Amino acid sequence: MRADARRNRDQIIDAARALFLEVGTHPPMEDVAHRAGVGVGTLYRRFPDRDALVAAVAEDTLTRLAELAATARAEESDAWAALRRFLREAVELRLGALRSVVEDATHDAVRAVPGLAAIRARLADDLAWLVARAQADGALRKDVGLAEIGAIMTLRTTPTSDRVIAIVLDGLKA
Amino acid sequence: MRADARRNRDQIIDAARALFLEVGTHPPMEDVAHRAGVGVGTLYRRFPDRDALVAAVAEDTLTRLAELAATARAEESDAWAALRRFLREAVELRLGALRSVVEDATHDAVRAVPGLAAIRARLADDLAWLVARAQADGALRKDVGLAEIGAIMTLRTTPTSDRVIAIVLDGLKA
Amino acid sequence: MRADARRNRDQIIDAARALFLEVGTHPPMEDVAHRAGVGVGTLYRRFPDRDALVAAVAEDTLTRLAELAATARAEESDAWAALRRFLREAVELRLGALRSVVEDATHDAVRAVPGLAAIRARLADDLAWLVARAQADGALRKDVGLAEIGAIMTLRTTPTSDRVIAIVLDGLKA
Amino acid sequence: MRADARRNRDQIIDAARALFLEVGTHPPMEDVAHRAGVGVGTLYRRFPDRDALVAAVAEDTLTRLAELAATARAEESDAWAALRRFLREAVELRLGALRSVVEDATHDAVRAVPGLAAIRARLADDLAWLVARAQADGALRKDVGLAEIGAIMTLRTTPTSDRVIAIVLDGLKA
DNA sequence: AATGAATGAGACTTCATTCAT
DNA sequence: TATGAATGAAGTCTCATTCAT
Repeated sequence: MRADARRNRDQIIDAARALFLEVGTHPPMEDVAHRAGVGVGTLYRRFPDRDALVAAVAEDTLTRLAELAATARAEESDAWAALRRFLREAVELRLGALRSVVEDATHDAVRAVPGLAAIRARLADDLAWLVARAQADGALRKDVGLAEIGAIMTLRTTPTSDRVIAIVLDGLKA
Repeated sequence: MRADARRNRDQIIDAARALFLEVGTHPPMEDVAHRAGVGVGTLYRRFPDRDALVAAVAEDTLTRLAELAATARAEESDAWAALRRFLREAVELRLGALRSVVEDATHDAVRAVPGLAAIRARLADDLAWLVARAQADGALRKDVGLAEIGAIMTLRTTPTSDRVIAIVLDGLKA
Repeated sequence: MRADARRNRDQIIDAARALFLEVGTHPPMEDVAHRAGVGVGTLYRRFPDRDALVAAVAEDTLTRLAELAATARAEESDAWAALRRFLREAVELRLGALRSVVEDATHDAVRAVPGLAAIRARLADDLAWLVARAQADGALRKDVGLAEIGAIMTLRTTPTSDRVIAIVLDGLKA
Repeated sequence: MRADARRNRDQIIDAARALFLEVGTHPPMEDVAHRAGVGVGTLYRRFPDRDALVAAVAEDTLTRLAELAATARAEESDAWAALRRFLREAVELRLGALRSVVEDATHDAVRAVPGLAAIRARLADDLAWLVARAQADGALRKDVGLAEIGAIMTLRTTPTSDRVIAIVLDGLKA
């Protein structure tokens, strides 16, 4: 892929991510193109239809979340610290919110994208490992599982989201 | 207002509430009408455009939330119990989620609805009173305010939302 | 017909006449009803559909024009004076303009109304008689006929319509 | 503007002009598009709503009228001849009628179009000059002004409109 | 009999997608 | 290849007419 093509693609995904967070996954395609600084034609050359664009944003989002989890697991000495770091970052970067937006009801098409399953699996694996380990360490309460972590990372950012996440993290403590 | 007109109006708001929770504030108006069991014309006679419908749902939602808060305050013996009850119910009935949906970015029109300010004020008053009293009682942590309560009540329901709310309530304890 | 029914009917025709002159023959039926001070139901009880209403206004208009012509012919001593009087009044009362509005292209339905033909014929007879006589008197130029008189009576009223009609009448002189 | 876009625009205005003369300013937009040989989408890309289309036709009409007046003034040796030529052409080309159609009561939007005022002013200037000069020459009666000329140019064309305009021009003579 | 609510067909307008430049 | 114009299907909204109150 030529350098400018790659740049266009990235700009389009950035624009889509921003708009999806603001108004959901159905902004006019022309708005996405304009925000990316390209014409609609270029947008459609990269992504044949809206579902392809949503899928691309979903993949990008899940990849980033998986990287966040992997990095936290690798760099933090204990599992509870890693989990906290992951949740803080996911909420802070709004990646959790974005994930819930792109995976919403209507987008079965998105859920079916081949590559996604693997990424989702990696993310789930890392989080499950962190949860199990943090519980074994006696740091994380026993009555939570992946489902609850998934719900929590999805918290919509607000002006005071770091306050809220602090409360939730306290609630998660054993 | 004629009895049948009133019934239609209620059915329309019920239908809109359900659809807004499922797919956001932009379902085809025809879908709203059909779900309410009326024709589009009736929908438009009652609500001249989509904004008017969103505003009506917003008013209905805030009214119910305000009632929830007032009832909890009146019926519970201590403030912390009342606050917990309010948050559980708001999340359980998805009224908090609905509130965040209808008050989203684009709907300045909604924010401008006359009656809304008063209702919002009543809700805020009751919640502020509960927060202050629960903190004075030593039951609620000191570093939370109305903003955080507002963010928490907005938690999107998930299959495990009662688990999540339990975690959050634990986090809120002093 | 009961007195109040008659009054309703007259009010509706008055309202329709006024609106037709302002915006043509296609104002919302609800606007006509409102201007007449009745509900739509009443309007439809009197006139089964829009065509019936347009036809009624057309009949009313042609009847008045025919009366104008008959009166002018009967009361004025010479034909040229009668013709001038008729044209002045038709333009002044906007009956000519109204006639052109209600008889416009789309309203074949109206043209087909039974009673209308007879009224139209009476009007045409009187005008033809006046034209012929005024020409015989040497008062009216020879190169005009019913068609031109019809076109002239149709002049849209303007703030200065009496000036314009004076010019036209001068132009009509032999 | 691309060549085909310009061509489409012209075709749309031509179609609108024709339809406006036939049925007024409210034909279905789809009819306008079809007559212009384009899809509705193209019509709306060029003119965001009906008012914009009416305004464009108004501008086109006034521009042509202004050109008619300017040309008549420039090419005719005496003012009275120029005025007659202008009025004949305005009525013949139905531009006067079109002007009254597009400037009718409801279209305040049209009246507010920026460029229009200047064009109207040019037209008024030329006509005022012709009127003044023709009166000074003793060719035009003294009791007419711009208002009357404006009303006359607005004569609705009929099968015998040249007869009628001849009558009016005779009436205008000093 | 009068009213105004309900209905749905149709007009208006937007926007996803295709295609000419 | 990038652009933005063209298209028409789908959504929004209006209003002629019918019908319950």
